[in-house]
Amino acid sequence: MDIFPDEIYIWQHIEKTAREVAARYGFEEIRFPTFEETALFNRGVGDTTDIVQKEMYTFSDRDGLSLSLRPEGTASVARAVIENGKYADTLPLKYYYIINCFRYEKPQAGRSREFYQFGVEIFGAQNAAADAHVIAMGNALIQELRLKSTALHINSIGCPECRPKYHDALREYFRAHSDELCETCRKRLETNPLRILDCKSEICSKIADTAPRTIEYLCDDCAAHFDNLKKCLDALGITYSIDTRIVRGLDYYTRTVFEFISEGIGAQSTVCGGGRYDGLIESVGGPRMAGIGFAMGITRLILSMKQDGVLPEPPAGITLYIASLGDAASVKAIEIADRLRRVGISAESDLVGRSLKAQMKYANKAGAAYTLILGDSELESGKAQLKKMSDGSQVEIDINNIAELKAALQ
RNA sequence: GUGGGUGUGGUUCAGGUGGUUAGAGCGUCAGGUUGUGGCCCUGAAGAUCGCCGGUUCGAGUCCGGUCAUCCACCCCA
Repeated sequence: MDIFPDEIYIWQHIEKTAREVAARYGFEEIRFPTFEETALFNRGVGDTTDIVQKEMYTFSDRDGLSLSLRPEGTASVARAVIENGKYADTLPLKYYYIINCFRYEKPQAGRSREFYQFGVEIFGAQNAAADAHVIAMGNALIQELRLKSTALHINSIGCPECRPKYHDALREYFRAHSDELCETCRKRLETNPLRILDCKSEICSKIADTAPRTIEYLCDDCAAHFDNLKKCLDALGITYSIDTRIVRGLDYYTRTVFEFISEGIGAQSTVCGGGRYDGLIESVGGPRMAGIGFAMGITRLILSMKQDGVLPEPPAGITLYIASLGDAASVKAIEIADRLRRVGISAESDLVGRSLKAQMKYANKAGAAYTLILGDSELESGKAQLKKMSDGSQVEIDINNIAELKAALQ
């Protein structure tokens, strides 16, 4: 993706806000490589997931080692934590990152093959308070960005202990309706019945409406955890709805899963998705350690901000444009401009040899708050007219007195 | 991977049933007298009509293929 100045300020605004909110919630930035050994994603994200099976950009290096461009960030952070022994530090570990990710998918609105996400992870905190903390951070960022049509949905998908029971119940239920299900869902019946829950087909979703719900099959520990999470969210005044159809496509998720969904930005409406992944660190070769986090799609945030009409103000233009007539004045112009820059004023002068009128037009387009015009007579007298572009008023200033000029520009 | 839409100057788009110099708005650049912007006016530059092949005396316009892009499925952030 190419991003030009007319849009980049939106990205910068989101990144800046994300960093501020993350810092306030006690997260610190982590940076890690753009690609990893493919095996990391196979184990971390999951061999059976679509991401690993058909969406990774995988290639061999000169030694024949299989590498893949990161399709997400969590597996890499887990690897970094293990490889650097961070699990031995004071827990919990709280990291955030702003990265580009790569997935070979068919592009559409809100989905591209290289995409950007802001993500956070907490390692070593098993309490529901950690889940609430992460959700609250995401919620705070979304509010800070003034998004209106975004709602929080939560669910619990249980743990390796209670999930099999639920899967059995689900399979049994859908099997009774198997002749009504769509073709793909009939296949899912055996491979991954969970996925039938978020099938978009009308009949399937109707059948799914009355299907067994994950939260009814949670083991005692998972049920208590989910209960605590709700209590925490209630205490924080965060509104949410329980959506038992939220399932995750990545194998590492356990218990809490959640999404912030934005209405009206197209079919790819999940602006932020996350959950708990207590088995991840262990499955990629580390100690048993709890984890929870989320990722926000930055392009989807922008889509949503555009829709809600809450884009930030574009940056102001330059403070001063110095127009010049003739070679001597041109040299004087770059000199004054540079002296001003050194004292913190943004200033520009002609670099392409435009006529005076064209320079003025340029100054206007560059959003210059003031212009200064230099010709032979100004060089001789040392005085020039400083023009305020908003109302056209002019004042005479001493062009050799930078302090006075700076003061006049305030 | 599947389905549908679209591909014409920098950009947004026009270009009935194929016919001779492919148009417009915006943008860019230059002018509108003598050293000054935003509005307005004038002019200019800029397109092998995505690519390849075919039908035809002749194709931007028809056919086939291919690529790109968009939307949706799928999947997810």
